[in-house]
Amino acid sequence: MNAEKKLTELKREDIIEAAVNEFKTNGFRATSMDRIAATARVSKRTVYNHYASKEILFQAITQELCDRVMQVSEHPYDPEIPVKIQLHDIAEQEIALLTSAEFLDMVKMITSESLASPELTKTNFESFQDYNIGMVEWIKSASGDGKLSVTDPVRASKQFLALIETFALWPQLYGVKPVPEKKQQKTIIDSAVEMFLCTYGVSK
Amino acid sequence: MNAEKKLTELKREDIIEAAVNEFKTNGFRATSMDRIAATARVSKRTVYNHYASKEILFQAITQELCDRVMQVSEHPYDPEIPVKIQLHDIAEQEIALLTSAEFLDMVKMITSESLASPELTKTNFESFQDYNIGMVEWIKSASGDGKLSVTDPVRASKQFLALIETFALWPQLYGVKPVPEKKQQKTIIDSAVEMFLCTYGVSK
DNA sequence: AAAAGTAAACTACTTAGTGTACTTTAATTA
DNA sequence: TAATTAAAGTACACTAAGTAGTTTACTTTT
Repeated sequence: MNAEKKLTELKREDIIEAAVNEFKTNGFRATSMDRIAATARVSKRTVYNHYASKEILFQAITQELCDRVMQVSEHPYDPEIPVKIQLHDIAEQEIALLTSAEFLDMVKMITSESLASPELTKTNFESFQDYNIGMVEWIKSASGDGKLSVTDPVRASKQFLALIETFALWPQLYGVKPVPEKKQQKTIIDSAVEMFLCTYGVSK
Repeated sequence: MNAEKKLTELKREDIIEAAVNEFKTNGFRATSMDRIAATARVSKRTVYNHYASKEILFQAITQELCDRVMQVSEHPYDPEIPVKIQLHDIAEQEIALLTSAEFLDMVKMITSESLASPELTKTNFESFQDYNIGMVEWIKSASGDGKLSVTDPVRASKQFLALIETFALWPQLYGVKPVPEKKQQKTIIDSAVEMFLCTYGVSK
């Protein structure tokens, strides 16, 4: 009977869910396979039947989370809308991602493991490296449209994101500060946009 | 005979040196006390005679490294020198710190542990949080002198540092990119100074 | 003589991963 | 539809390895 889902699929989902939670809260090393099995309410043997080793499970989990989180980063340029407005929109999208619990959990998880054993998370960083491509393209378009004066779009994009991350990602990663409120987010965005346009904006 | 140093001091130094190296390369969890003892060519009991537990040893090591690295961050304001030149100097000092092997090793060590168990490294972050105070003071002085127009010196300081860190700290922490060459460092500094003065500089 | 160091065995515990005998689930055949 | 078969799950004992920290009997340094 295939009325709902096959048992084996349900089990796999339980395992992933449990592993995500455990890895998220305790990291790779501090999480045992026994614990994941117990949390998933599944026998340990079943975990190993789905994932041959702890490393393979971890990589499946991080890849899953990366895919889940890294989707939207397209920023199509619209010549009809002032660049300032568009920049605000981009910043809002970025800050929404950075401050989401899933994103932060994923960054923590991958960070704490990657520093100890870089090869375990190498593929994840390919995703990370590319996550500002959307903005780079937007900057190129705006420059081509004569609304910005940017010689190095990749650098400009990183600078803009850095002005946001320094308030809305790194302090939270280290647990030093809580995720900023909406009001604080607006201030962060405003000052980043101001600084960016002051440097790269074309005065009319 | 106190001709050189007392034996017990020499042993302690051997232990610290070995522990620094082991923690640096393998992190807290992956380093065993047996290994530290072996590396220091000292019996394990001697390690425990100096440091009652692995945690205490780790904290002693991180504190030691913090103190060793976090010393210079004073940036006295000089009204005789153009702010642009002074900013360059500040940026050079900062980038020299960020790109030093000791600093990067320490950040890696503390980061990878703090994400798994924040309480272990809590005290270290007090040092980290304060490391831009020197620049905040400089900005206040320059503003008071009418050479800058800054309403929030703490934010401005973080922005300036973010423009450097995004190229000379975070990519290196994640092993994505090597430490930038001197020439690249100059570019990073120039663009950070340009962006900062464009936003906060007072046109004469 | 007292303080510190040493080697090595030892405790008590955790963990990744395997093997086995048995039960449940789902699909195929009769 | 009912019986059969194979795939998947389970419980649990087990291996092999590692580790923090202790104890002990002995040696070296001050």
